[in-house]
Amino acid sequence: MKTIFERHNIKETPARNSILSVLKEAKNPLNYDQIREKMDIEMDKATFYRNIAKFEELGMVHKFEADDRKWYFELSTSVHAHFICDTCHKIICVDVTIGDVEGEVKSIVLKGTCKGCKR
Amino acid sequence: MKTIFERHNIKETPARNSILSVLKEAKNPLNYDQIREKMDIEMDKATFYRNIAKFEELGMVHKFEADDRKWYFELSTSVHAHFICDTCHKIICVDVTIGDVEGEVKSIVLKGTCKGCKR
DNA sequence: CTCCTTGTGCAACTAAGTCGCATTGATAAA
DNA sequence: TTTATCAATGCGACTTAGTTGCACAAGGAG
Ligand SMILES: [Mn+2]
Ligand SMILES: [Mn+2]
Ligand SMILES: [Zn+2]
Ligand SMILES: [Zn+2]
Repeated sequence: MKTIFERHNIKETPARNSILSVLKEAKNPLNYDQIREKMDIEMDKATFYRNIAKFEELGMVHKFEADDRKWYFELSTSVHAHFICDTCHKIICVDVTIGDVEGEVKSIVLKGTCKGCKR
Repeated sequence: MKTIFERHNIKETPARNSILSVLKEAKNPLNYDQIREKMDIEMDKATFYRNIAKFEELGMVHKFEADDRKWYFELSTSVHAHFICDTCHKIICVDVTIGDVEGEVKSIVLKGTCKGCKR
């Protein structure tokens, strides 16, 4: 059984292990600060972003921008949507069915008011 | 027949007229630089952003962030989706039907590869 | 051990958007 | 007409997520 690093032909390092284990635990996409808080080691932000960029390039991680000018990261899974609440700013993974679109959809972001903030 | 300014109780100014007329002509959402290029007058970017913020607050304009760390603006219309191509970076307004979601959806952004870039 | 590639830390940088403040412009009392 | 008031604008400084250049550290391959 190959490790995720062997499968993608990149070196296993403490920084990479730490980032990936946070993403593995995560229930929703997280931004840099949120990931940093959860990591068991410290690393420079340049290291973080360079590793995340590599993960993305290898298809291991998917990222998108919310309306707060921050990148949100999650492990790549099947295409699903993210609902971002304008009020509480929570980001929730949701399953939606989407009608036909001209092109191949890889990411879906919905914005609005979540159920909790609505009432 | 009230003007759009009278309807929203704000003053009509050259800056506001210029921004709105560009948005009226636009077929797709535009960012600050794209709007500036099309405007018939020049204005400071602070003026632009303050006016756009006012328009948004009044519900006249809708904005969202693409994956390029820029805001895209369009006149408010019925809720519809925007498809952003990863390759050519074009932004296209599209009609999609979306399955049920927990909350009130106000904006939909799809990302992927457009038909033109796919082949 | 030496060579070479890859990963990391640090500090400087980038750039879209924001903010404080002085000035201008318009409208409304006085 | 003058004066007070408030909104709109320009300008420059600022903010901040993310990027980049560079020197140094790790770690294999030979
Ligand atoms: Mn998700
Ligand atoms: Mn549109
Ligand atoms: Zn909410
Ligand atoms: Zn395209």
